[in-house]
Amino acid sequence: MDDKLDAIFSALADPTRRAILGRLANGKATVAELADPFELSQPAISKHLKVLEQAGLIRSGREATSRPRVLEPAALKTVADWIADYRRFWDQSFDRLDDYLSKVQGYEND
Amino acid sequence: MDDKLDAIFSALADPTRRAILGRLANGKATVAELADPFELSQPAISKHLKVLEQAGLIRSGREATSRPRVLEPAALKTVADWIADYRRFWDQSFDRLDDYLSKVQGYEND
DNA sequence: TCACAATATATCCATACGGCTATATAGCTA
DNA sequence: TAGCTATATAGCCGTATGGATATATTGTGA
Repeated sequence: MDDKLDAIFSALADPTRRAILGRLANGKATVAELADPFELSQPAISKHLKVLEQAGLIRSGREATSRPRVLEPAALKTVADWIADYRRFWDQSFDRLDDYLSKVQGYEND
Repeated sequence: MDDKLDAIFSALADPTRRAILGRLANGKATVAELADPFELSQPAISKHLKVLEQAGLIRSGREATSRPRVLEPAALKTVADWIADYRRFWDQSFDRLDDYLSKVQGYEND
């Protein structure tokens, strides 16, 4: 799990890779589409995609000759879960919210 | 802001540094205290602390001869805010929650 | 099946990173 | 002020990272 976080955080440490995730938030995209906004070579983008994929942040598909990428939200959730332990440090209303939600009928926690 | 995220995520990519943050979640600690759990040299720990501080994740104090560190939650909040944009991808109840909270009287958002 | 389009891999290069040891600095305390 | 304690900085080393160019691979369509 710690290894997973290592890979995820270090994948997220690069602005190009975060931008790629941002693009994928709008839906799947081919390598060419993902590369388009950047002044980087195609191999450089493929490298970034590999890093993202190995961190579990994206997945590759196959469609004719292209290999579209899609977001893999589980890895981001791993980060969110990790950071949740610190939420109390900045969000004063968090405890109140938590108390509140626990009383709400029909609210589904996961 | 992107630069900030670069520094924060890359600081968080190291398990030693995340463990240090974990320790600081229990309150301020001296360098020696922070170094204790690890089989690393003192300079190595100081280096990690510098990385964390430059990312804004911790702050240094001064107490007699020691320089205790404390957590600086704002940087973690920066991450939480960034990741919040992706929350809808894994948390099905998020939209409902959001709707719900917007209707709650007296609930204070920040 | 041949040529092209989309993408991946190999290799090389410069810089960054994480560890170490040795040494410097700063503040107490005797 | 001398020496101790706590910590920082310097310099070195091996490995990882992010970029480039050149080349390989794979599927499609003529």
